[in-house]
Amino acid sequence: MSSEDHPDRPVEGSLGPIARLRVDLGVMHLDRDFDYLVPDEWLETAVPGARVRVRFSGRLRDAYVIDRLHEADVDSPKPIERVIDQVPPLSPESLALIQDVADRYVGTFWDVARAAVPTRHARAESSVLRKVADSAAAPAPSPAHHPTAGPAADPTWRHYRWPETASPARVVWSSAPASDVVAEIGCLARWKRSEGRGVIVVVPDAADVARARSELTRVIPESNIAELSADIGPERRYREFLRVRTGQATVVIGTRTAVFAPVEDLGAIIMWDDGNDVYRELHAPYWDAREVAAMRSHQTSCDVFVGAPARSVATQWWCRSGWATSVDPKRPSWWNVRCIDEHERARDPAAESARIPSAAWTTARNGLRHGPVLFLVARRGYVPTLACQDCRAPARCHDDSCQGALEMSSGHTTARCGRCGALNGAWTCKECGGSRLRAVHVGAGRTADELGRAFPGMQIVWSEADRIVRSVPDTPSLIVATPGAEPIAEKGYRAVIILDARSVYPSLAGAEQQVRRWFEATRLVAEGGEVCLVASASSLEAQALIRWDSRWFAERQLDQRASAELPPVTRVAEVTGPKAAVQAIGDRIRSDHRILGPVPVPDSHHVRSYLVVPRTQAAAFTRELGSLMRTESTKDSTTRDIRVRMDPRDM
DNA sequence: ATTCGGACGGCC
DNA sequence: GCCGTCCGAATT
Repeated sequence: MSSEDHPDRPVEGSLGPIARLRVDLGVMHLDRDFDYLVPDEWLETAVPGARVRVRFSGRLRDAYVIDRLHEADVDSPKPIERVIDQVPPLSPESLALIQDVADRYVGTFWDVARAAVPTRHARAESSVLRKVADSAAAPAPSPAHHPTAGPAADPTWRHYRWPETASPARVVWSSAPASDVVAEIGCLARWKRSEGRGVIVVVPDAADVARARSELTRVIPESNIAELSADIGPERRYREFLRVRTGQATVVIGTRTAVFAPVEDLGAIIMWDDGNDVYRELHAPYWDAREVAAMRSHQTSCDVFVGAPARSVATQWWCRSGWATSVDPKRPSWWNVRCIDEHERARDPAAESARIPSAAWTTARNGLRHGPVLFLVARRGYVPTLACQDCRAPARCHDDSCQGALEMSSGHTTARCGRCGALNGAWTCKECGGSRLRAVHVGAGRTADELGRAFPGMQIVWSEADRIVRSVPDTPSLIVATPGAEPIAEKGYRAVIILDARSVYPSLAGAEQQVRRWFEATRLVAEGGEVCLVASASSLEAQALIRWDSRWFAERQLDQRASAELPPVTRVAEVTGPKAAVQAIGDRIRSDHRILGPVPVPDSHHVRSYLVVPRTQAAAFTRELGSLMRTESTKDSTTRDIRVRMDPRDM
């Protein structure tokens, strides 16, 4: 922003002696500006974005400087105690983005800022400042930028149809089978860097960060790359953050919170696998990194590229509303999905197990002649769910104070409680007195056992949540994995077999999630590899996979959401709290909305309602909800103990 | 008369 | 959130 010539400013370019602050007070109704006096000592450093210590109602608190003014809105403002950092953690752009996100998700500035700025680390700060000083003394020649042709012309994207894109580019792509996603990300990042712009790459987890990082280092070697993820430790994390903030790093690779990275001259945000739930922040106000990326693009006109194994309903909405452009994969000629439905399984004489039909064994055997074969199973563990053989009631722990669900571990013949770990040797059913157990679900572990018995001597890999195997070599082996835990096969899987396809997720996003998992696993197939789905070919989900057309599926889902007036076509506020308070919120909102619920929340005295708002009213609604939450209403207890989540992914 | 406690509301 | 104040009820 350029300095404007205001006649009332005494000295050109000077900042007034008043700092307008947001103080970290942890309560919604105090999330507003407070003016403090800046003592002469801090006039140069207490700039907007700086973090300061102030006395607030007698106690020392942290605060961010939002603005500097010449006049305070109170008579005698208290002075700031001191400025905390050498480098103001927030850029003017961050300040605006954080405020937008806080408003959009009905939260406080500080709750969002806490996620956007890693924990301060003094040693990290001095180390970065030393480097800044060194490079100022001997400035490195800034690399000459030769803009490369866009991705549309790059062979990396030969398996896609790239339409014309506007500027800024808002693009969503769904991956082609056997495509090299890391190369695709690298291509986009290199293109933006070739224009001299900053880039943020956001991926779901640390393993993805490591993979993408080495690719970025390879394809754009002249750039300084910063890594922003929780598991690099506090010191390194803050150092990387400050490298970005001081302009030392121009490319950021990281997880969820990296979407806030204060990159200078940001040209693009690239996000992979937006349908992954890890993009939803766990703490209030539960912002969604995909939406933050869109907001940031709105604010600064940077490009947004969102890729996924399967098109999400949310990004398809972006396309349908005209905000984003869809980049679609071409279905390769070798793509072929074999579906084995119920009836075929029932009269399958060669079936070695009810769950794995003979056609699936054949697919596996063929694949194993050339390399690794992946089995996708829905559940982890060995036998994660047990029930009474006689009455089918779920098997519960014999300890009455526990009542946890029983499971069977690998190599054991005795059921164990999944909650307290107690062995349930002589189990009896509390419903009918029966003593025999039956397996309700078969987990990845037992599937691995079964496959091991069927293929003696074959290497078996078992990968699930707590024991993820990152990658497997290009040798014949059987890999059993749960969704999200699939190892990357060096040259792709020769066959991918999806079991347990009937397991239904009874939430709004259940079907979408199912398709995402199928595409995520089968994407890892090698060119020419076989895919086998143990399910009827007639469902929309199966049709999407057969045609490798997740966009089509997302369109159908979007039609349903539109006719049911559900998100993302509408906006929703999930309101949880004491019944009277939740009801009062619904009653007091004047913007056009309808209420689903309230329904009681299990194991609490609270209820939950969903307030559904037409898109056109969303801004007014959110503002209204925000001011309701902000008004101190201890008198009628309207907003006490109320929690608001905007646009939850799981309704 | 004195002490205790819960409800407000201000905090710059 | 925290603290100071105000008012009413309970305690001496």
